[in-house]
Amino acid sequence: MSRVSQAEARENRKRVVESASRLFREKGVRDVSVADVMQSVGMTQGGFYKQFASKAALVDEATARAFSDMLRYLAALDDDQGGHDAAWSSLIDSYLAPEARDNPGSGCPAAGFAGDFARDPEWRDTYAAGVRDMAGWIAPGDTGLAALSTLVGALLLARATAGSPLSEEILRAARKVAARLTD
Amino acid sequence: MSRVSQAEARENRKRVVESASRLFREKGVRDVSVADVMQSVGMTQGGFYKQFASKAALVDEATARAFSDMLRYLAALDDDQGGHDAAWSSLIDSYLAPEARDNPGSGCPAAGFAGDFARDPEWRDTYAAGVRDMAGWIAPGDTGLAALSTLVGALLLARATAGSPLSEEILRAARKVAARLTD
DNA sequence: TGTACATCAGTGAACGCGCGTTCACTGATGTAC
DNA sequence: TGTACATCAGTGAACGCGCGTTCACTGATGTAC
Repeated sequence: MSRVSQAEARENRKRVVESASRLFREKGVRDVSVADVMQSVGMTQGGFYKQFASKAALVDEATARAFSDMLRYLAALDDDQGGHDAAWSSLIDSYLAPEARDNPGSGCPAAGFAGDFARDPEWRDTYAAGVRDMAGWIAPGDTGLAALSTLVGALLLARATAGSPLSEEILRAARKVAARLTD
Repeated sequence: MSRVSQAEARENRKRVVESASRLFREKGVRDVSVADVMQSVGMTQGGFYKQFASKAALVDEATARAFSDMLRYLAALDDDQGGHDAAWSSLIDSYLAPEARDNPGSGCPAAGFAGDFARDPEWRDTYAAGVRDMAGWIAPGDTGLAALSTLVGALLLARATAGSPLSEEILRAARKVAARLTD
């Protein structure tokens, strides 16, 4: 296969971003190569640079995409749970569940990218916009920011201690406290 | 220089661990090479394997060392501040200060290694033991674990959004909330 | 509508580079006598 | 205490490997007429 239609190429590009957004959260930006991403959508690495200027550009798009998916999910939660209080309560339970800890690829981008971005200024604008949106969904102002900090911190600590009983203790402790934070 | 005395070698080994504990927190385990660590103590990479089985073994020792330094610092805080409540209050302020955000190398190992360890089970036992100790210092049981989650989450979010006004907002919000958590 | 040709999405091999680790070597240290 | 020799901490070059990126090439797509 060589040239494909413009529509197909656009579709391929989208699949690359979607797959990258999952892979980067799952294994980390540094541990996913351009070849890995392209292979995950059934293509070879060479074509990557026909669609993206660099791996860094893909990271930026994948980050934006992950936050946009997350915010769409949060909006749906408001609808499904019949009100924001119930939606927030439901988020706490699913966000701090062992399943969320064990599946970073489909999980929160604020947590999934925090480790990679804490030392690299390259994608901070995109990341900061997403964090602000997520915190704003939880609650306005300081309350939302502090509550998001607790969720992200607990999830990352639980991931980094997974396998130890401490991991479940952290999730349980944060679930108990998080509900109080927005009172 | 070739062979040095046993005492000197022991001293060199200790300096390697100390420097690694700082460098790994500052730049990340993946972005600090064995050669970087050895160069930071004025030696060449070849000698590394006379003292350590692998880079992974050094990461483990550096992690343990960072937590041990942190716990000694916390114990000193109890003494200096004349009581645990004052020490905890003082920790909140220094932990969530912009200076702490900007100097991960000398900062909290629970935050500094979280990103690197969240996806790698290799050092989880050492990490989990340190996290349990830190949380225990803050307060027993769920309270300490949840409070530590808030501190770590806020610090990582602030680092990953540094340069944006959001970063300072996160630190301020978490400072306000953290004090309430141990009531 | 049909034809001739330019375009360009994707291929697969190659590039330069930095990594963790290995290894032959050096020569001061440590030790047996 | 002095001597002869074995040890081994540290050196510096080399190894195999995977990375991000480049590039000549392919051939179906898109377009000018």
